[in-house]
Amino acid sequence: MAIATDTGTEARAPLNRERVLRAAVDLADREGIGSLSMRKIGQELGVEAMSLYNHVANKEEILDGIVDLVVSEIDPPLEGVHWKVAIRHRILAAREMLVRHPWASAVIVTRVNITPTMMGYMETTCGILRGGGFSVDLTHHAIHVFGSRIFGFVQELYDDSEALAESPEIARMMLEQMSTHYPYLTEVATQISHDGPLVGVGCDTQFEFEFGLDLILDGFERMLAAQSPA
Amino acid sequence: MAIATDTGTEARAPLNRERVLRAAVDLADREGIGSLSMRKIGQELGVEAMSLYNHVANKEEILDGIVDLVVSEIDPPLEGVHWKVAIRHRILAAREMLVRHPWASAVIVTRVNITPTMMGYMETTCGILRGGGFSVDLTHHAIHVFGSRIFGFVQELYDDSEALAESPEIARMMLEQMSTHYPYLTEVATQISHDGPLVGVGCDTQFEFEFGLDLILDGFERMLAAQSPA
DNA sequence: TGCGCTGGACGTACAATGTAAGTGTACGGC
DNA sequence: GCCGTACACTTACATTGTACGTCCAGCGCA
Repeated sequence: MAIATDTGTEARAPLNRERVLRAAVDLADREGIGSLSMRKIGQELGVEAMSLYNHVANKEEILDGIVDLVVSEIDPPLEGVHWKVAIRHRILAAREMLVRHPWASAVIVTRVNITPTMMGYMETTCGILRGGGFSVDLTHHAIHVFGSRIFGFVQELYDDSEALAESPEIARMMLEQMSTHYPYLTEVATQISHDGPLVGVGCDTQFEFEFGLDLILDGFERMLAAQSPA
Repeated sequence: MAIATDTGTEARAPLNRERVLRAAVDLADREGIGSLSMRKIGQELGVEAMSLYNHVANKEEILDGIVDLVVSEIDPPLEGVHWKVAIRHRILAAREMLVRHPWASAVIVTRVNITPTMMGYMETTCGILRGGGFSVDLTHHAIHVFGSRIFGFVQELYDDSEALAESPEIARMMLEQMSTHYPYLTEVATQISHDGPLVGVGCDTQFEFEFGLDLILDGFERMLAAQSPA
């Protein structure tokens, strides 16, 4: 049976992480995230399920990867316009991506590690706000409100507070690295603590929730007053 | 082997839908929604997995059921207070439930059929707004904004437009039944269409999204102006 | 040319999942 | 006593992620 099996026929394109992730996105788009299995992805690529493990560690990494892929599809920000225009454009662009990939929200909310591309998205969003005159605090609140409007939540940047507390020198290195790649994000992340710059301290999610809620309620109150001027 | 197996020992409490759902909620609270399996629920009740199927149709029905259970835990609305106070209380109460049951949001967003209790929650929320002077349209927009703030989305009330279109007499009956149980909700659901009362027509989710977005952006703009009066 | 190492595809196997289908039994009404 | 109904149990199957071992092509090097 092994006579000149494939020689002469076009050799299939070599597998790699990129192709695996693209196949996964295509499959999720076509058949829904529920039927995204290793075997199906393999089938999509003409390969056995186990071959995928030479390029990704496990299924979680595939989910991380496809989130990263689709987030990178979001249109780049507008330059040199008023912050309100830029933010509106940016959020609607994110929404377009989510409509294009209906499974994405569900996967995003299950991620525990925030992906680099998502960090980039948040970074430029922070940049727009700071450039528009937002204080660091207000930028932080805004990120929460926008994030929960778009994705239904805001991921904690760092959940490993105790790990960082155990090795402060590593924490310091990470902080420096982060501040060169994501200066605005770092600024926001380190100033959210009311008593000094800290990393990994987490923020008061209850406060952020109520902040957004009151913003909305005030908005409706004003609309109501405008509509029926007693 | 079958000699007086259980006679004499206390007979275990009879299984029923209620007990199954409660066990499922307890398990999800303790071990997370990921490890909520039919076998584990059975184990929790001292029963085999397949026995559960005498009381629930399948796992989806269990998920529907536990959502219904936890939504019914939400504190009842405040009576006789300003709409803003009532709505604030109501939304924070919903959030408390979601914090108590961290798995709930994830399950809620996957439900396709809205449960009766959730309908009830929305109904009283509509009632508060209408009583506070909100127009039907504004109530509709508000439901979307609040819904997406709390649960991360708003479920379509009816997704079976074509089924209803095929049998208008059934649609009429359902509409009547609904309007007796959920008058405010019916009012909102039937008036959202710009050309006459229709059921199952769905609403313009893009418009609703932008409505909420602009509400938020306007809020921040005002805050910014207040903070730095140029 | 021959040899061995290594990357990567494959095959097998296992545990966990939801659930279809069939079996057994206790009990209440005749 | 008999029988139907309700309900728990048993077995079985397809599907999932993935651990582990095999096998082969291609490459560096003698």
